[in-house]
Amino acid sequence: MKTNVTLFDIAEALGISTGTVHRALHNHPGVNATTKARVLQMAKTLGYRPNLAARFLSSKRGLKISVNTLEGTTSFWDEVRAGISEEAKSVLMENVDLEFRTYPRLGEGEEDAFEAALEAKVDGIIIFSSQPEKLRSRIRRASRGRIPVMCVTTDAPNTGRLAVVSIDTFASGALAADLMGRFLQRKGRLAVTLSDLRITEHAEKFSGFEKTLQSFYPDLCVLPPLEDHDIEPEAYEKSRELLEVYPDLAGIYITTEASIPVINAARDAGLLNQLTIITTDLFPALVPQIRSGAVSATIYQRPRTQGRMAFRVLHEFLAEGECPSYQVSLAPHLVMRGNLDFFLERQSGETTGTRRRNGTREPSANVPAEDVILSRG
Amino acid sequence: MKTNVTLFDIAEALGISTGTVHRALHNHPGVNATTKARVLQMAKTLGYRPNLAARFLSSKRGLKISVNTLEGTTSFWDEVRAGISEEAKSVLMENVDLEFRTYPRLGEGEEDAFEAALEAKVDGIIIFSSQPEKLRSRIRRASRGRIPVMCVTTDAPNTGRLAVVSIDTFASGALAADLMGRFLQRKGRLAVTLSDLRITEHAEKFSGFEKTLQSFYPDLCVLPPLEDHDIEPEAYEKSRELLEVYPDLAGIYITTEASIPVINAARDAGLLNQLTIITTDLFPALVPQIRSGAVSATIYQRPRTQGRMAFRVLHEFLAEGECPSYQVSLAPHLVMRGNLDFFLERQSGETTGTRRRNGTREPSANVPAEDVILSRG
DNA sequence: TTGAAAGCGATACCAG
DNA sequence: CTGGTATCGCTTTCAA
Repeated sequence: MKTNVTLFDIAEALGISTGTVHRALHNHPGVNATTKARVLQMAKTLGYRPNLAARFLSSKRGLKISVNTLEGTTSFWDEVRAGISEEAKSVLMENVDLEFRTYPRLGEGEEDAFEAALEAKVDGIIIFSSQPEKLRSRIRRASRGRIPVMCVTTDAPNTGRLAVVSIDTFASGALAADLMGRFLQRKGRLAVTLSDLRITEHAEKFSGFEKTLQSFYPDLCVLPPLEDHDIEPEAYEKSRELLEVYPDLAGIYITTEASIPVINAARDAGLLNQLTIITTDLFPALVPQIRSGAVSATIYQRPRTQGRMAFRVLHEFLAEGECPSYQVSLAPHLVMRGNLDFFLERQSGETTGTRRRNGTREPSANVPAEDVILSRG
Repeated sequence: MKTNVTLFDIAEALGISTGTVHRALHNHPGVNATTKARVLQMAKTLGYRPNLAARFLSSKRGLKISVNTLEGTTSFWDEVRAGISEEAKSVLMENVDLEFRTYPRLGEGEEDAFEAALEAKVDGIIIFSSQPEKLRSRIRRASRGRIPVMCVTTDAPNTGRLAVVSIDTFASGALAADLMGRFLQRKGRLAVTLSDLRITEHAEKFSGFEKTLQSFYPDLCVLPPLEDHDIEPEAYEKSRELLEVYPDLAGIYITTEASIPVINAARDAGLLNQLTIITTDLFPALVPQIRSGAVSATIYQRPRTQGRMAFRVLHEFLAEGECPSYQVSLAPHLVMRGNLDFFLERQSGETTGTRRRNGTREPSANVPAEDVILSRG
């Protein structure tokens, strides 16, 4: 156990050459089945762990990873991609090539992008899918073909995907409910908007919200969720109708990024001041709403960290052949007026991001930063 | 630019050998000053970046890092150390030896531990120091001797330390104030307890709290902070006295882990129910206080992530010779009744932590987990 | 003070 | 199917 087991040790113990051992361990063609079995057995008994330094030194080719995400309507997906890039750069001594394939709109071009990635013979895929069922067979195919697929933000259940990184949706809903309960301190009705109940993540946020209210704030009750299908006019219209039916509504929890149309509907109905609004995520248009107090708090889903974790888990699998986990849940951050500035990038002159060396990010106002703020100190 | 510049390229360009180039680049003794200058110059013009894979392959010796922290009175420091260990393990292909030196009590043995680390000829030190001024000269000495010192949780200003990882204290105080303001919605007086105003981090929390109240909740005012000097009986006594003088106190923000004595004082004074209490961090004894509602919310300082970031930054410096940042500030997490379970480790049977492979952590109830919850999915 | 050369452990190719 | 071997870039002796 003192010195690390090498390919040569296995070869020597079996009286064969390292070449054969190598081929056996990597399922390369042209190895006698029995030899292969013996190699695998010996590798296990000796506790062989490949020396990654040697591996990366001798094999010059780097990993090619496709990142299939939504084109940035808000900054969310830009942040996810930035997180992936950061982490890719931080992998010292490896050449990681990221290929970004983006879809212009939800549900448009997801299949094409996936096919393109497969054709490009990437080593792994990080993917956001709004309609996982449409990709199910493709993800299956990729996984069977030893191309790991990492889901980010939304899961693709029953597809054989390697893992998923997302915000803990139940905790998000619970936190929103807890805040509502403490903020309101009275009887009242609450509304929740979401994209579609069939999306697991959204259903879970609603469920976390509802259950927490029931447990701790029985004076508050939730209306059935309002589905906006990620269409802003639909969000506006449905909110307006809702506020007509319930002009005494106490608060709204918006679980998606479509908060602006809801806020507008409330303002147009003259009810903005009496409503306690909790939103999701952070983007330029939301900033003034938080500053003005129209939005009491927003639950930030840490897109940058989601991207970073997605890359890390995928990379660890690719490097070690093991997956540290099938499901990574992150705690959301709570942003209010007081700590809002922490989450916004500093004025120009300072630098933000994990790596400073390449100065990739342009500092600009009202763009959310996350978690790690760096400064020359 | 297409192929990476190697030691050999520099040697060839200068008509010397790789051995000399290597010695020149590493400040090894026995190199002509002019040769060295020429090598350094050429390295810069060619844009030489060492191939880390080759480096780790040929040099067998691993990094030795001393982790000097407080022995776990609560779980905080255990979590910090766990974070460091996790990240150390995740550095593939390098042998990192962590040497843990712990002090039994605040301010006891910090100097000795530091000296011991220096004598052990470590490559870097991660340190928590409660009285940085006492270590100032030693940290200076280490830094001059090319041994980087990373501060975690509290900074050591003007010491030449490499960097510091901590929670953004101003944002913590601001968040606490924002919550107080929204929870209370009335006129009132608030108290803040901290360890010592001379500790920058504590002063900043108070300042963030005070400024946020002034800006957004002018009906609330803060009393001068109560210093407990990290002594629990002192915290209890001073709280008791405070509550005698201000029986109409509206809320208390406890910026340290010493929340239990304050809660006890409030209970003993019969004022627990009328007080809105916001605490800091999460540890077993605090859990029932949150569940019962005695504590409205706690601001979790993510010790595990602090440890992870501390190791990452230090390691990056050691590996690349560059420091990505001098100051890493993390956003705290907000824990309330609803999302409390997310932050507590799952029941036995499930696994928590970043690496599953080695199963280092024993699952147990009421021990805070953080950020990443993994499950077989 | 400098040069030459032997590894480190895995990969990949060419012979057999 | 299998063995042998050059190679990756750097570190580290040993000579000169």
